[in-house]
Amino acid sequence: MTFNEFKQMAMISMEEICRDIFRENQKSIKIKKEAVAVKNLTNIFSTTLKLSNEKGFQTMSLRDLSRSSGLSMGALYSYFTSKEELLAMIQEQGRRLTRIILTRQVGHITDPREKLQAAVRTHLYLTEVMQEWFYFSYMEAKNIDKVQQKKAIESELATEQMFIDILEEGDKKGLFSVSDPVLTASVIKSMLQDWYVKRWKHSRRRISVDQYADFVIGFIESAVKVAKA
Amino acid sequence: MTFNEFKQMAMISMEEICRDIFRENQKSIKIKKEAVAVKNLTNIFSTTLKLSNEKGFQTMSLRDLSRSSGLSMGALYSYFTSKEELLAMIQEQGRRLTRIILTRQVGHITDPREKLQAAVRTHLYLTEVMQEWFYFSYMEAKNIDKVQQKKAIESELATEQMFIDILEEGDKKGLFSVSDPVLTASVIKSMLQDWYVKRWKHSRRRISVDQYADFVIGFIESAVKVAKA
DNA sequence: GTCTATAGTGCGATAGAC
DNA sequence: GTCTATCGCACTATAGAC
Repeated sequence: MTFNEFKQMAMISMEEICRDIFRENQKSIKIKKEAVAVKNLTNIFSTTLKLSNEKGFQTMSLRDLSRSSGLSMGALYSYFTSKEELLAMIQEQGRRLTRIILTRQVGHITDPREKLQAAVRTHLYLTEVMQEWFYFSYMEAKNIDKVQQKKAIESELATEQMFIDILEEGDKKGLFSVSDPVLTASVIKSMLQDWYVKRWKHSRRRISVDQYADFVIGFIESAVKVAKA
Repeated sequence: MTFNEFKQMAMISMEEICRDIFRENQKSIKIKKEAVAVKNLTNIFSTTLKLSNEKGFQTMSLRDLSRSSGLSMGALYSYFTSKEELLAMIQEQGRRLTRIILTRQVGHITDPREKLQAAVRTHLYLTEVMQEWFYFSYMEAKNIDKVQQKKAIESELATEQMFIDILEEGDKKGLFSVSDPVLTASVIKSMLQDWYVKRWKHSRRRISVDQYADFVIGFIESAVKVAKA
């Protein structure tokens, strides 16, 4: 799957997820017509991500959000009961997209070498498409309540566990040589995070997501001593 | 140099740097007696770092800082002219310590293999000792003004350039095999950053800074194909 | 369903007593 | 050199008109 194909697929999933948010938060959302609600929610989320990525969620006031989204303060409060709840809604749906897409794209692969490559590339594609959400989620992690924080940690460790499993499977089959799968998975994850956290750096250097993916895959394979095909 | 020796040295440098801040910011600082000023500045900085690491600099109010540091609001404003200036002062001095210590510990080494190892270990030791500052600096980078932001970027790229130089030198001498020194340096840096950004993860797994350093050095050396001694 | 107007709170910053 | 008291402002959140 090329990056452009991936992008289309992720966009469709994103729309579905916005609809899910609406349905699951109907107790907080005063608007009853789904078409109106989903349209405005999408607007609110993307504007929040844009503003928060510029100056942080705490620094962004709801007046800023009102001005940029074109919705009044009163209208905004028809979609959430507090600023904190808005943050939680956005975080939750991003986590959900991560889990769905990683499972769909990687879950069925059995060969550890292919699976490692697919996991790295899919993760990078995902964070490229959802760049704003991932950066937001990364930077605002400590501003959420304990319950949400626990979910964020679980989500992070679940992704890391996927890499641990792949590495252990490959080691067992004699395809990789991995002395410490936990630390190896951990540094792999740090390389993947760097793609969206330090995006200014990569974009200044004109590195595409596929270039970065190829490099990271090569780097990891050298380190875990995969024989080149 | 062991971690404990390093720690002592860094602590001494940190005291000197607090004195430097006082001397260079005497226009903003109303207090004239150096002993009093340095003592209170140290208190203000460490309390700010502690609170900001918990909930972010923007979220921390100066009333929080006043309560935790034991200094009144009025007293705080004897040491800086605005909350923003407090942020800038802390950032500046951390950058300075990074530059001084990396140069002192790594600059004189000529063998690329030794130099790579020393650079990785020194960087990890430094971020371990100054964990709160590095996390603060990393998370608050987008909340500072354009001038400070430019300095932060320059500082980051300077550290990365050090790794690029080491890798190119090693490649030239036939000690490493590095196809893309820029991206290689970039992923090395991401692994180093992970140590202080995801500290909760490493500390939960009971990984010491030396264990992490040994692992990262081994991982990089495998990837750039250094023959084991 | 969306708006404007405003209540109520807590902020950064300062003046002036000690 | 440090404190308390307070100013003016911008914020989150809500009530009620349309």
